[in-house]
Amino acid sequence: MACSIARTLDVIGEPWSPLILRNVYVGISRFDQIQQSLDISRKVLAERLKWLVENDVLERREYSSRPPRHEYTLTAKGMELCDLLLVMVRWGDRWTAGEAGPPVLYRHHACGEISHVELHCSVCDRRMGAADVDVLPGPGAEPPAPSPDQAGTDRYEHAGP
Amino acid sequence: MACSIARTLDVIGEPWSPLILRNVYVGISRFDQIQQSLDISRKVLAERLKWLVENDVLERREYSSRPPRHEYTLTAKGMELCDLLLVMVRWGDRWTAGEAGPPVLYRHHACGEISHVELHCSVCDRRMGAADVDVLPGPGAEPPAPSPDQAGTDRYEHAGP
DNA sequence: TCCGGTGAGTTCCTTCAAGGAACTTAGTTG
DNA sequence: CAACTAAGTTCCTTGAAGGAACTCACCGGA
Repeated sequence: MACSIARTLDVIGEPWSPLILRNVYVGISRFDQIQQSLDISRKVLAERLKWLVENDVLERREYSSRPPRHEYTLTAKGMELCDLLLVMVRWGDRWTAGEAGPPVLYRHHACGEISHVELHCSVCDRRMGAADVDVLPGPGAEPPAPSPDQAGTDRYEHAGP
Repeated sequence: MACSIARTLDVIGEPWSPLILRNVYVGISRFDQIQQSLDISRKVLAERLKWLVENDVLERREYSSRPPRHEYTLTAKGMELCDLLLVMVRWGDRWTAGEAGPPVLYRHHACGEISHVELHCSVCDRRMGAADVDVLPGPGAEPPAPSPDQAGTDRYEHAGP
C-alpha cells in the first residue's frame, strides 16, 4: 500500500507490538519477562517477536551460549519507533490520564528536566501539529487513475499519507 | 491499565482506527467514502466509528436533515491523535519508503515550507527522542507491591509508561 | 405515483487469528 | 538423577474480522 501510515501499521499495527516494544525499551527484554509483564499468550508473543526481528525493529541476541539464552534489543529503526511511543504516552497522559497522574516521567538528558515531547517543524523549528499543515501529494503518490473507463465520474484516488 | 501506551492503544489500538482517523483528517469523512477508500468491512467500520465517537475522538455531525446525512469530524482530542499520525508517517517514510518517495508531503502553515515533524523537549526545545531520555516512575505509578507474601522474590511491578 | 438510486447502517454466516494450557528441548544446579 | 529455567511449539477453543445481502429513510425523475 502506498500510504506511509499503512506501512508503519504493517510493522507495529496490531495492539501488542507497541507494548512489546515499550518493554524492550525499558529493559524488559527476555521472552519470559515480556510474557509475564504483559500477560500475553506465549504463542502470540513468539509470533510478534519473530515479525519484529524480521522487520529489523528488534534484534535477537544470545547473551549466554551455555545455556543458550537470548534477549531482544532495539535496532536504530526500532529506537525511532519508540519516539512514536513517547507521543502515544503524551496523548494518553493528556487525554486519558488516571486520577493519579502519569505513571512514568521522562527526564531529558540534554537539560536534565522532567519533560515531554512536542512536535516541531524540521525547517523552522516552531511547533507543528496536524492542525498546522497542508497535505499535498508527494512523489510517491498514486498517479491520477490512468485508465478511467468513464470520464466525469468523481472517483479519484486519494493520496495516502 | 496504568500504562499510558495501553490507554492510548485502547482507543486507537486496532489497525483500522489510525487509517480511519487519517481519512477523516484529509477530508474523507462520510461513511461510504471511508468504506470505499479503505476497503474495510461496513460492519467493522460502523463499530470503529461508534467507538471513536464514544471516546470523543470523532464527532458525528448531521450535515443534512432531509435526507438525514452524516459526516464525521475530528474533535480536539482527535486532532491531537493526528499528531501521532504525522510521526507514523515520518517513520514510515524514513524506514519503509517505497521507491518513489513519500506519497504525501506536509507544508507547515507557519513557514510555508515542505517539512516533517521532529520531536523536541517541551522544556529546553532541543531534540528529544526515545534515546535521549531517562524513564522514571511518576505519581501514577503502581505502588511497589504492598503485600508480598514472600519477601526476597525479585518480582516487582513495572511502572508502565 | 411508482421506480431506481444513495447514504448509512444491520444482520447473518464463514473464516482466520488470538488466548490458554500443555508439551518440548537444552542445559544447569543440587 | 530429579527438579528447574528459558525459550519456544503444538493443539484446541473461542472471539473477532470479512463479505454479502438486507433494511430504512429519503430524493429525483418518468
